[in-house]
Amino acid sequence: MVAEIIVDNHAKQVDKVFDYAVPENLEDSITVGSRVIVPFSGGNNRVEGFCMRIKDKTDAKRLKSIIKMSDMPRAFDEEMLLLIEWMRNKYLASYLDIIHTIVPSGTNVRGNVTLSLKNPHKSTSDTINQIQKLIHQNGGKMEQNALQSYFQKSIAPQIRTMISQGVLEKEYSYHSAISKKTHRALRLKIDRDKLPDVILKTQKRAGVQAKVLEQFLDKDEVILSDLSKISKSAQSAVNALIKKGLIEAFDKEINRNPLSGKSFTTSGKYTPTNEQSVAIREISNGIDSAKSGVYLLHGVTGSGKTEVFLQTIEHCIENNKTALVLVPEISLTPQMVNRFVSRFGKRVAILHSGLSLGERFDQWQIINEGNADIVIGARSAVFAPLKNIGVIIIDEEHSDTYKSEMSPRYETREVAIKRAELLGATVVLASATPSTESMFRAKSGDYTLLTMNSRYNNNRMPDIKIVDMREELKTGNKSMLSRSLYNELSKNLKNKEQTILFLNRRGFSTFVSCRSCGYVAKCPNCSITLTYHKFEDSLKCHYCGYTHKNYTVCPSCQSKYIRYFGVGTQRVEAEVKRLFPDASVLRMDVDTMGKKESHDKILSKFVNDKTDILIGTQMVAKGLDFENVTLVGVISADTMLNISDYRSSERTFSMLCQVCGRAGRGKKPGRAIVQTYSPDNEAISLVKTHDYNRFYDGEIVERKLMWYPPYSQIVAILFSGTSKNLVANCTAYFRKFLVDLGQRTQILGPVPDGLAKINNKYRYRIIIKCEDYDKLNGILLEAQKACKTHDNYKNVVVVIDKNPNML
DNA sequence: AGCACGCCGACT
DNA sequence: GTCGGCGTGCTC
Repeated sequence: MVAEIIVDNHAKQVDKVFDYAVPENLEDSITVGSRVIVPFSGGNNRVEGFCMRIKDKTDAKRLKSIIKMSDMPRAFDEEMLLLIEWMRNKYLASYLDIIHTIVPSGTNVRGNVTLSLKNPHKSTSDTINQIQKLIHQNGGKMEQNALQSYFQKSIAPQIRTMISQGVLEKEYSYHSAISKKTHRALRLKIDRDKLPDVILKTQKRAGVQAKVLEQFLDKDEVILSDLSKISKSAQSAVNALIKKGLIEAFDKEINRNPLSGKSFTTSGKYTPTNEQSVAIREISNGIDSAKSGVYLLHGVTGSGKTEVFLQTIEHCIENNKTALVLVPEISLTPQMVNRFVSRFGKRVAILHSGLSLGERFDQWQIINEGNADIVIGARSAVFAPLKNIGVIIIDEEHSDTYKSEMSPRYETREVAIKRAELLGATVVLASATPSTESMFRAKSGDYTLLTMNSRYNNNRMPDIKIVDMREELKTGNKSMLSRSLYNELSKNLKNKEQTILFLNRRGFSTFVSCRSCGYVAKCPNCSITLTYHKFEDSLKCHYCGYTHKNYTVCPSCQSKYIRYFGVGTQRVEAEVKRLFPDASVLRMDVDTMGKKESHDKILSKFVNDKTDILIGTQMVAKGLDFENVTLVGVISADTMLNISDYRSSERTFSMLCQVCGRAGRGKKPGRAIVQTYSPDNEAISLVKTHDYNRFYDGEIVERKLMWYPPYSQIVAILFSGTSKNLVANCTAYFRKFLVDLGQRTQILGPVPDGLAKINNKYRYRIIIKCEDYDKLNGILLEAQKACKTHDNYKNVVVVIDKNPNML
């Protein structure tokens, strides 16, 4: 019996299966996805490997044998293997990168080498003598890693000769960063019936011991660390009781559950509205058909999408199927989890980056062992080892957090749809502002469109006012707060109602715009906003490289109020404090967010302290309901609109809809004020009426005109390295391979990347617009390999990114 | 990535 | 002669 193994070695040349003989004692236990320890390469180092397939014969000239099974649970099953193969092709990633994203991190088993001194002897080599001395000082045994740390150079050759001479002997041990967690626990060794008598007897002489025993009156097992609450001397009392043979200690395996210690209210289901009923019925039918299919659930904010999720999931569970719910990381809040747990109890598992390695592993295990029916998680939870999936729900499907920025650079929507296809499951993409691509597919019949236009309880949408900042300037207001916003803010402060000021600093690329007429410098070829480059004082198109000298006078209206944009939260904070010295202000942005918890902390501070004004970026936008917030102000709607990306309109529209939706979630009606220099842009003007459909109609025309997705597909080739010339030359070298692509293509670049130098690395890129990027795989891989093996470009990192997030 | 193998100069 | 430098190519 032979197993095909992917070894845990990141070198690109070994990203392929290696055949290993399966020893007889493992023949029954080894399967697809098994984690094993194998000897690898010349030194026969112990590495972990993943079993991809089992077969009878091999063509390999040499065949080593698997040493043992790893202690870690099976990494994936047959279905997941198909997904792995598919992703490798789709995203041109290595097997290992893919496996590492589907397996919980920290479970990697590493082999440790312990050296023991057997026959010490004097050597001519100083190094060898020193090695012997060090091991001797350490008691005759030492880990090779620890030993190595005493030396500058690798001592591996010396170790090898010493082993071959019999001076040293090596021994392997295996460990991983996390493992099953155990607690020291106690249990009774005598009959329960006799316990009261024993307690009475001990009470006289040893009060603490009696108290410890009392714990067992209503419990079979007691966690040792819990006893410290009873008395400081609990430990010695326990020792005494063990000595007496009354109790015994053992290691109890526990699951680290992020939900433990939290209480949840239970809640029943609501009576759905007509629109909700239709959606629930349609999706449920899809689930029952067991044929894979995709539904696009377009529901305005407040239309009750979550209730649709809950009831379709309920339908799944009733039919013995499971459900996977994906949400953007940032909206995976306790409130959101609470909603699911209160409906479904503890058969809900949660996966997100806020969990510790151990917690995440335990959640993964719970799912893997079939003890969870519902998984809620962020992006990578799409790989949760859930069995018998009925439905995969992707909430806020338009969110850009669903694209992975690391290898494998996957798009969660695509993976979910592929996985559903393999399983015969249903996919639900849900959003108030669906991505243009998804809506296009829904309209062309690939997806089934479900629409929910009315809000639950007929809550009113907030009143939205678009303020033209050009007018403000004309009438002499040079402040970043318009008169309207100033007045409304004053009103809110007087009424003791809360306000959120929203500012988008996401565009770290700055753009040039005219404060008089709103003119924004755009590329004549790509109709993409030009990016301001400070050192050259020039404007560049990040798609095609078009360059123009920076303007000192507006080419449209000759005003000299033309300048590059970029207002920070600090400046807004300073301005607000100047105008409203008595108001309490909280700021939330990347700078004020050091630790993971501070997001929650700032928000709860905002709620509890009834802070007057919260100023923030991106993070304040999502998922939170604040009762007392009645005013939302968007300082500059243009910042996101003018990021050099073909999706900037879509993102602006969706962001504004979401932000404005934050106002008036409680009983009081809400208002939103959106400040802009381009009030006529549909991504901004249509927010007033929440008119997604009109926005889509305009956007899709633009996409067709400029040949952007969904009409074309985009793949970016990213180059980075420490030498500017080498990176630039490598880019040009790669570019030469891009001929005869066999389809309509448009190649943009090479151009230097946004901030050309990040982390001391120079970055360039080529963008290819084409009909089908999967058909370019061969050429792209060939060109990438040519760069990798070229003497000059070995050190240039070349990354292929299909459907890149940031252009 | 390691490690062996191999081909060169320095030094007992 | 042979020890050890690192350039090249393979790892079941």
